[in-house]
Amino acid sequence: MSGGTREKLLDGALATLVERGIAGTSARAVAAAAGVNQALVFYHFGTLDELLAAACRRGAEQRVAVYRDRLDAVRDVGGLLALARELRTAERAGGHVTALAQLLAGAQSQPRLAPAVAAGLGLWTAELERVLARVLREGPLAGLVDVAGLATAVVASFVGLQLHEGADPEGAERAFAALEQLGDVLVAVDELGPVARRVVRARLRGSGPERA
Amino acid sequence: MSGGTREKLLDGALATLVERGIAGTSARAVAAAAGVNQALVFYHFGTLDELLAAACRRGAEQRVAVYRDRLDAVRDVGGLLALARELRTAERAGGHVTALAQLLAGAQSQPRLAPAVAAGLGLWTAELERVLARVLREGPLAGLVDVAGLATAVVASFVGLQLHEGADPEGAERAFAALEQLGDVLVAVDELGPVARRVVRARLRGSGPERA
DNA sequence: GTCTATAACTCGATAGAC
DNA sequence: GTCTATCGAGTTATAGAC
Repeated sequence: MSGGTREKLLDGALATLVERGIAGTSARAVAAAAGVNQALVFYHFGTLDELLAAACRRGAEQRVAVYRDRLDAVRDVGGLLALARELRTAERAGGHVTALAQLLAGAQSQPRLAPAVAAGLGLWTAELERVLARVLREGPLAGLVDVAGLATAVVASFVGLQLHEGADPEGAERAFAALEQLGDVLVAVDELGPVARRVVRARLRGSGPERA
Repeated sequence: MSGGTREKLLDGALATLVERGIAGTSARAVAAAAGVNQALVFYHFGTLDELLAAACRRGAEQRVAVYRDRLDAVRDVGGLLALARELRTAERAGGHVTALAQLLAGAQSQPRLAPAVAAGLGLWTAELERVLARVLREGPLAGLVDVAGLATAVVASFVGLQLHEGADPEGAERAFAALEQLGDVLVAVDELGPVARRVVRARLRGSGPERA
C-alpha cells in the first residue's frame, strides 16, 4: 500500500469495492481505505467515477499480468479448470474478480463506467481466447465453436459464479465441481479419436462458425 | 402497477433496481417509482433492505411461474438453449434477471439481502434442475455430472452474461452464440450412440458424482 | 500536493397530525 | 394507512490556506 497518493487511491478503490460493494463505495470510504484525505480523490481524478474506471483498468492489467505465465502453461481443458479453481481460491484473499463484478453491476446504470469495465473484462477475455485456441486446437470443438465468443462466455460465467459465491457458497462450490465434471467429459470425448470427431463434425455441417 | 401500496412498492423496487442499479436504489427512489409517499416504505417493510428482500422473493416467484410451462415443454438441450435465448430477449423489456443481478451484487456486502437472493436464485435453480435431469436422462452426461450443481452453474452463468450485456452488448451476443454452438456439439455427441457413450464413461470411471 | 472547512444535497428513519 | 416535517448522518464537490 506504499507509493504515491494516486496508487493508494487506486488500491483503496478496489479494496472498498470488495468490502462495501458498489453501493458503499463513496469517495470518503475510498479515501479512508487509502489512508488519504478525501479531497484528493477529486484533485487526482476529478470525479469518483473516473477513479473507479482507472482502478478497473489498472486492476485488470495487474491481475492478468500475474496469471499470464500460468495461462501460457495450460495445455488442456483439465489444466484450465485447475487454474480456474486456483484463481477462485485466490479470490477469497484478494477479491479482484469481486471488485470487477461490483464495477460491472455499477456499469449497468452508470454509462461512464461501462467502457472501463468492458476494457477490463476484455483483457481477461483476450488472454483466455489465446489459451482456448491452443487447448481446443485439435479437439472436437475446433472450428465448430467461436473461440472469442466462448472466451467471453467463460469470463462472464466466472464473474457470475463469483457473485453467486457471496450469496450461496455451498451452491457455488457444487456448481464449480459440476463444471469440472463437465470438463472431464469433454476431455474424454476429445480422446475418442478422429473417427468419432469426424462423425460429430458431419452432424454439425453448416451450423458452426465460418471456416477457412 | 395498480393494486395496494405494498404491491406498488414491490414493483417500484424492481423497476428502480433495473433503472438505477443497487447503488441508486434508495427508499425515496423506490417510492417515487411506485408513485407513493416515501415514509410508506418504512411503514410497510421496516427498512429498505426488507423491501428489497421481499421484492426479490416475489419477483423470482412470479417469473419462475411465468416460465414453468415452457420449461416443462423442453425436451432436449437445443430446446433449452432456445428458451434461454427467448428469456434473454424478454429481459430487454422486463429486466427481471437484471434486478436479480443487482440484488446479488448488493448481497455481497449486505448480509441481510443474501438469504433472500439465495432463495430467489434457488427457485430458478430448482426449476432448471428438473429440466436438466429430464433432458440429460439418457445422454452421455447422465450420471457423470451433478445435475444440481450444473443447474446452479447455468443460472450463475446466465446472470453473469446478463451483466456482461450491460457493458459489452456485442460481446454478450457472441458469447451466447458460442454457447449455442457448444450445445449443438453436445447434442451431436449425444447422438453418437451407446457405444461411444460407454467408452466415455469407461474413461471417467471414478471421477463423476456418486452413483447408485 | 495536501490540508481544513463548508456549501448544497441526499440518505434512512421517525414523530406526529390526520 | 397516509401524509408532512424533520433530525442526524452521509454524500459529492469546491474554495482557499498552507
